[in-house]
Amino acid sequence: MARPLSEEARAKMLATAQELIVTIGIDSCTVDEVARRSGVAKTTIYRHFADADELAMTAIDSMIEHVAAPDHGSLRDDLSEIVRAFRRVVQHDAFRQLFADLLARAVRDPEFKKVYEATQEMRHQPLRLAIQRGIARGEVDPEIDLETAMYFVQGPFVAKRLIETGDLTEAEIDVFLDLIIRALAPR
Amino acid sequence: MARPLSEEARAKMLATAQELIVTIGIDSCTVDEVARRSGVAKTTIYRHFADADELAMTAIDSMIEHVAAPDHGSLRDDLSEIVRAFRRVVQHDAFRQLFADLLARAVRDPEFKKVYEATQEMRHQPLRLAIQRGIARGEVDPEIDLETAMYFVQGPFVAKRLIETGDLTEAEIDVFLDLIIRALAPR
DNA sequence: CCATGGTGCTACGGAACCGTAGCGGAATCG
DNA sequence: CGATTCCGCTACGGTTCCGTAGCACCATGG
Repeated sequence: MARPLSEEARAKMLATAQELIVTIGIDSCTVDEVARRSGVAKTTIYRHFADADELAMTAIDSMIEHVAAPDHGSLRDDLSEIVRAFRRVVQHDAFRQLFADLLARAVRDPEFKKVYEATQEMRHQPLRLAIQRGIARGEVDPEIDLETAMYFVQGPFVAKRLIETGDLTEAEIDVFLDLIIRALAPR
Repeated sequence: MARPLSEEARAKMLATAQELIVTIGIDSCTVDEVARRSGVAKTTIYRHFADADELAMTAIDSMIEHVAAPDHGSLRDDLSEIVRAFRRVVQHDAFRQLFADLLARAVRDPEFKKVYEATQEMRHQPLRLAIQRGIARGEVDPEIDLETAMYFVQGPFVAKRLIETGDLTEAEIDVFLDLIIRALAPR
């Protein structure tokens, strides 16, 4: 009841942790290194976070940006904007690395899985809305399940950029979108 | 020039390493643990492999199965068989974990990247052949690039099973294939 | 003003790995 | 048979990381 935990120190730790995570990887984001680079004492880090994992997860968590869902009145345009926003994020190798690290961790650690799913859900939300609107407008074959459409739309982009090393060009995005729209259109 | 390296010991090490990799993860596949479980001495492991990474990579490398490319005379049937073979492999959580581990490693380590790409290429080969035959038979819109088609076909399946935790049901495979065939068909 | 409690610093104990040395024993090739 | 070379064992030095202790110092609330 005398002195609150320093917000400044907390901000420094998290910023340093984030930098380490996207540059040299989540496994190399160690408490010692964060302490060394941030200038915050190791002991202080442990007053803010229970353990090393909590630090890393909090750092990742605060990196998640919530993007607004576009509404242009056309499925093609909405998807185009969503995919281009996706591209802007994942085109950086650092984010691709973070994704891979996080996926690998999430597979085994339930706590990291929650964080991973949060990042996924953030990606999914605008997409789900766009497809739902497309369905409502009759742009999507009503036979097609929403979840199915979600995977189908994401598929080519994540396959190209996350599973493979390839980068996603603007031209490619248009080609994929054409194919997707063609497949989803009512018969 | 007197006594060759024991093939038996080598087989034991690799088998143990493989088991560790798919059960508790590539990071937990340590030289000490392989030595302990296999009964092969640690020093012997270092006579067969330069370092811990070479052991792990060799173990993974020898897990890669080369599957034959089907040829049923129809793109739909060929893709169906390929995807179902894919499903049989990746439906096991152990393989999904291995994939995630390998991807994360491949992102930073060029040596692991080679191994990762080898596993990818093994997956790609039958797929590429099937699509090429589909193009030759006129089942695919000639405007569509082969590589584009590859990503497009893989997309939904890897998005569902590798990026997300979901499992791939037989029914889902058919739905995805319907959409894919519809999109790729000549106009 | 003064006690409470955060901060920084250094150091430590413990654990997990890595890769190597040194040794007796056993298998293999010439 | 005999030299060579692998094998298994134990032990070690080195590194990295975790999480905590002890201490002096300083900011804040009552």
